[in-house]
Amino acid sequence: MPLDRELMRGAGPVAVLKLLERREMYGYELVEALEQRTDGVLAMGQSTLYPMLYNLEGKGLVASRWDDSGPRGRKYYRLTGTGKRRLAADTAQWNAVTGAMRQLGIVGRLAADPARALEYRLAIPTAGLAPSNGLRP
Amino acid sequence: MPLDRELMRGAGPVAVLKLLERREMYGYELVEALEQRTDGVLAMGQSTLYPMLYNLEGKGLVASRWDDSGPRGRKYYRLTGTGKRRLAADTAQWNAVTGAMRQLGIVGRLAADPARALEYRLAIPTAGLAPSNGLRP
DNA sequence: GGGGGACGCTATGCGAGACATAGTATGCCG
DNA sequence: CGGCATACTATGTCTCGCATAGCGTCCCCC
Repeated sequence: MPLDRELMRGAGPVAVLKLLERREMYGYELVEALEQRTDGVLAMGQSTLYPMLYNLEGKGLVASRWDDSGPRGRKYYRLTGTGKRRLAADTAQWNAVTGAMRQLGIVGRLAADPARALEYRLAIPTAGLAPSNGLRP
Repeated sequence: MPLDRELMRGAGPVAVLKLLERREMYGYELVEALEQRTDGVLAMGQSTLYPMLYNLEGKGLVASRWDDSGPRGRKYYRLTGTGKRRLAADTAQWNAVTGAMRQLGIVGRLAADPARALEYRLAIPTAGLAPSNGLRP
């Protein structure tokens, strides 16, 4: 359920870094977690997530290792020290931007209400259309 | 005081549309209003704002008219009907994204506290550096 | 037993838009 | 009178989401 690409450019990477703050995760697991943990708002397909991970790794914000112990090989990603600092900075920026949007009257003082989140999610343009990038319908 | 370019991609246009929701404004006035109304968080220079306005007009979201009654000509912009609908949709998306970021623990339940906004603004990378695009120092 | 979807990943190119650089013009204040 | 503020236009660079295409194979169900 696609979020506007320009918003995803600002939100996607920091959301991924935040998920990796708690524990290392493999790619496909991140796809699932973004869907589950944000009620689909920040859902992204493999064609978005994997290049994003390569980019984050290229910048030294995450590091990866292969785990071939299961039936399928999995590439696990973890936050680096640089990544943790970047996450802190991005988190501050996101709070600043959210504050600014509130000042303008775009974002309200919204409680962390999943029902409300779903309400807004349904308002997203093209809601219900399944993109052809591997996202679940 | 530059906000990350990727965040501005998502925040800039909707902020401009929101400012035009109340009344028409001319370009330079929008530059000033973005600085004042968001404590500098969404401040942008003329080289960012004008192309953004041309893009919004190209999409039919705003319309412009010249006013030569003063000592300098001013190009006033107003929201179109299409622009109003787009603003409503973008506002919903921003609330959805903010809710998602809150679910992940990136954005907190922040009161509209200008002092807090300033605190976050100071946390923005490169705070204090004056860009060479006409933004005030 | 085999087919198809899920699982897990890689490669590459296109398009959108922030913003830097460069420019023009001139009003106005010290 | 000079410099900064005011007000705008033009163009090119850079970044990154994501589409398209692909490989490999596990596993479930008909």
